[in-house]
Formats: sequence, C-alpha cells, structure tokens
Amino acid sequence: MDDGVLLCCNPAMSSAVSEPASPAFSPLYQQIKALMVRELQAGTWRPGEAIPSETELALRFKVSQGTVRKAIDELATENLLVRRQGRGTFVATHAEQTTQYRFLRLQADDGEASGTQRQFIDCRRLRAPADVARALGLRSGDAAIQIKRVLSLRGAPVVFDEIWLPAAPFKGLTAEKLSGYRGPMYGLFESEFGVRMIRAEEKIRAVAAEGQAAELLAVSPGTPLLSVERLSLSYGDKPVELRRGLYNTSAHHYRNELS
Amino acid sequence: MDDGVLLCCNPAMSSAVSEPASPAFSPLYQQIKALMVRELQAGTWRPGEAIPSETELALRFKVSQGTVRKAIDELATENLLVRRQGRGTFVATHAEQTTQYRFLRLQADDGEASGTQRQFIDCRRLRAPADVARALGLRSGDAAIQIKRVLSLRGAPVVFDEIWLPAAPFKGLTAEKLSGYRGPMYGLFESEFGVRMIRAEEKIRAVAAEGQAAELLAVSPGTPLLSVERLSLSYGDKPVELRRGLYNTSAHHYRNELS
DNA sequence: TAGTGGTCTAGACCACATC
DNA sequence: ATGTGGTCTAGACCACTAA
Repeated sequence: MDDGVLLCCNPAMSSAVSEPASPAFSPLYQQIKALMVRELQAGTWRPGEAIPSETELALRFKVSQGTVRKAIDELATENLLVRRQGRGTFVATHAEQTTQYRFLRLQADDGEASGTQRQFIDCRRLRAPADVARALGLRSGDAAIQIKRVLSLRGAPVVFDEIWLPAAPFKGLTAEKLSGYRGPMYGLFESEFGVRMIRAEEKIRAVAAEGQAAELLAVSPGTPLLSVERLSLSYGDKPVELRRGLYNTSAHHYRNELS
Repeated sequence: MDDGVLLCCNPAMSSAVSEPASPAFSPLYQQIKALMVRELQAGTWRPGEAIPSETELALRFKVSQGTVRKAIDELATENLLVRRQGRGTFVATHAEQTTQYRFLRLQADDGEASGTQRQFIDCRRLRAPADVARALGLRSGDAAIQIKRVLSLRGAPVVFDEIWLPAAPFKGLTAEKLSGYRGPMYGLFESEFGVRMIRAEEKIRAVAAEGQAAELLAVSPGTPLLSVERLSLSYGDKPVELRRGLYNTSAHHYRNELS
C-alpha cells in the first residue's frame, strides 16, 4: 500500500505547517481525508472491515494523530466510516443489521416494527429513457437495467419501486440474484458489484395512483400516493441509481428530522 | 453572570481529569456544553448576538480552550450556534436572510427562486383538541392558538398551513402582529416571545384535497396533496408548535437529503 | 495485558475580520 | 495592530474490547 509519498506531491509541507499564502489553501486534515477516500474508492479498505489504527495512519501520512483523528471524524459524520471504541474504525456497510434500511424513511403510524417482504416484479435491460439517462449521467440510448418490485409490510403491499441502474457497473445482475440475496439491496450492490451508495437526494410529491402501481398496491386509481424520487450517489457524488417509489401512506408515513 | 463555580458542583474535577470509575460518566466538554445550553435557554446569550470568545469561556469554566472548542463544535453542528472565522461565535437565529425558511423544504421543480407571499386566514384562541394537546404536552382542554394561513409562490397558492401553539407562552399573539412582521414566523416567535425553534420532526403523507384546503389552494376536491405534520421543539426537546401543512406539489416538490 | 478509540491539556502558528 | 476562530502538534491519561 502506498504511503506518505503521496502527501509530498500535495501542496502540504513534509511534517508541519501548510504553505503561508496560497490560493485554494486546503488544511492538512482535508488532504488526509481525501487520501482516505481514495483508499475507500479503490476498494483497498473494504466495507465492514477495519481500517488501520489512528496511530498507524499518523505514521504513514507523517502527521500527528490529532490530524488523522479530525479527518476520520469528518468521514464518520458523513457515514463513510464507523468508529467503535476499543475495537477500531470500520468502513461503513449497508449489509449490517444495525444499518439495515438506512435510506428507507417509511414508518408505521402506530410505531410497531413490521416484517418486510420483497417481491420482484420485473428486471430487464433497456435503453435508458432521456430523463433517466440525464439523471444517471448516461448518454441517451445507453443501456440501463430496470427493476420493479413491491415491498410488503405485515403482508400488505405498501411500496412500489421502479429502479434504474446504469448497465455497465451492474453487468450480470439478474432477477435470480436479486431475489436470492438476503438483506438490503444496497448490500448486494456493495458486495457483488463494488458499488457503494453513500448519499441520496429525494424529491417528494403527492400523486394519484394509476395503472400497474394501483394494481400492485391494491388501491383504486386516483388514490393519493407519496411519490419519492431518489437519486443515489457514490463517491465523488457520482450518480448510480435512480429510484421512483410510490408509497401507500394510509397506515404509514415518511419520517423526517429537521435541524 | 455565574462562572466556574457551577462546574465544581458537577462531577468534574477542578482543572484536569474526570473521576476514575463512575456510573454515568460524562466528559468535561459535555458538561461545558450543558452549561452553555443553559445560557442560551435562559436568554443570557440572545439570538443573533456573539457569545464570549473561546479563550474567555476557557478561563470562566477553568478548562482548556480545546475543551470549550469541542463543546462549541457540537453546538454548531446542532445549529444552536454559528461560527464565523475572525468575528466570533454567534447564537443562531431564524431572523436572518441567510437562514430564512430554514425549515421549509419546498422547492420549485424548475429550480427558480420564487417570491413568497403570506396570507393569514385566521387566528383564534381555542381549547386544544385531544390530539393537539397530546402532541404539545398540554392537558386536554388547555387553551391553544390556532392559525391558518396560505403561502403563495409566484402568485399561486401552494401551501395551506394550520398551526397550533400553546396559548401560555404566546400570550398576546394576534393576527395583526403576524401580518405586520417582516421575515419568517419563527423570527417573530423568537424576538417577541422568546420561543426558539431548534429542531423539528415531520411526518409526511399523501392525502386528497377537501373542504377549505381545496378552496384556498384552488384545486378540485380529491387532488393529491402532500400532508406535512411538523412538531417543532425548543430546548430540551420541549414541543412548542404543531403544524399541519398541505402542499400542492403539481409544480413543486419536497426536497430531502439522505446520508 | 495490550491495543484501540476518547478526552484533555498547553502551546505554537495561521487565516480572517475589524479598527 | 489586535482579537477572533482554525489548524497542528506532542504528550498524558481514560474507557472500552478482546485475547
């Protein structure tokens, strides 16, 4: 694994202070952070595994432990890393019980936990429609994978998702793999394709149920549904998934915290 | 203003380490943080004003500057304080241009900024219904203020809000004060009543337009609307506002970031 | 017992805003 | 020139986990 040499190529001094008067000054810990993101992005540090200890990283990068610490602090608040006192610092993963369904904000009105069941309706390779291509940063006409599925809570269908993925990084994804995998879909993407969702932006609307969605959610056409359009991003804010969800909110709600 | 004496009453040592083996151990910076929240809550430090410098606080609390710094860091990420390099640290406020509409997540689909207009429909003092009383932590039958208003963006009505406030802390709130005030409503609450919204929880649903809401938003009954139920909290997670908003999302959407 | 992250200190220097 | 927050260091000790 490469070490401090990289840092010397950066606009930081060998061991102490940063340069005096520079345009685009960047603190040391930000540079360390960027180096660490590279390790994550390259897959040198894999999801669920521990990264080197703070003291070892300090030695490797030739900075003090406090500086490494500040870099890790930020990566932890961005949910790229997880600190565990006494054990070490780990690469965040979607494949854990504790982090399961990190992105699904739906909650039962009565607060009860609910067993989730998935049913895959469809999984096919298509040419990306113009709007999907634009969102995913593809050229129009590029291949994409379309997945349709239903989530049921306590046996009743509540969520209908239409998911679009760029075909290239997800080569080999099939309906069988999807239904065979235990755990959240993002866990599969992570372990099978090395694609890691780290952030997402959602646009939420109220729409009227119609067509296939009304059928699958077992509601009359015209019933108000929550429309959740999610763009999932990987490292460097690279878009890797467009998901259009329709939620039946008659007994559930989307929960959000403002601060 | 009281000083370090308070700290000595806490389970922290006079100047250095914390106690060796204690149940419910709390780091020094957390204790400092709690003391600072008290100053905010008591109104000693007022919205928009600067708090004492890090070095002065370190002297007052008899801890190192780094410890004060960590306490301020957390209060800043919780949006209670705002740091401004070279100027000082300030108490967060809703009455600023930069922070205006901090809690309104609605955005035009085309991304254009939109002039917002308010129209107050109603403002009356009532007995709180059971559900409102429960949410606000009142006894059922306690007095509450009900406000109804419409927000228009580019001249078209988009949001219908029904707002419930506990009557006691908002004694003297009238429709005239509401319509006379420039700037966000939370700014008025802050300056006029000393009530500061610092956090909120929202439950979002899709519902069908009906009655007064349909009229005021100029849509046919049955049109899907976004229902946003917001519980606003003050210091110590004390609930101080229940707001039920109906959003017409035909040309706007609710924007959310997941991470 | 050893190793990890978590806290705390003291001091140096830098970047930024204001006067 | 002064004062503020921002960065960086070096070292001490504490709390937690696992072997």
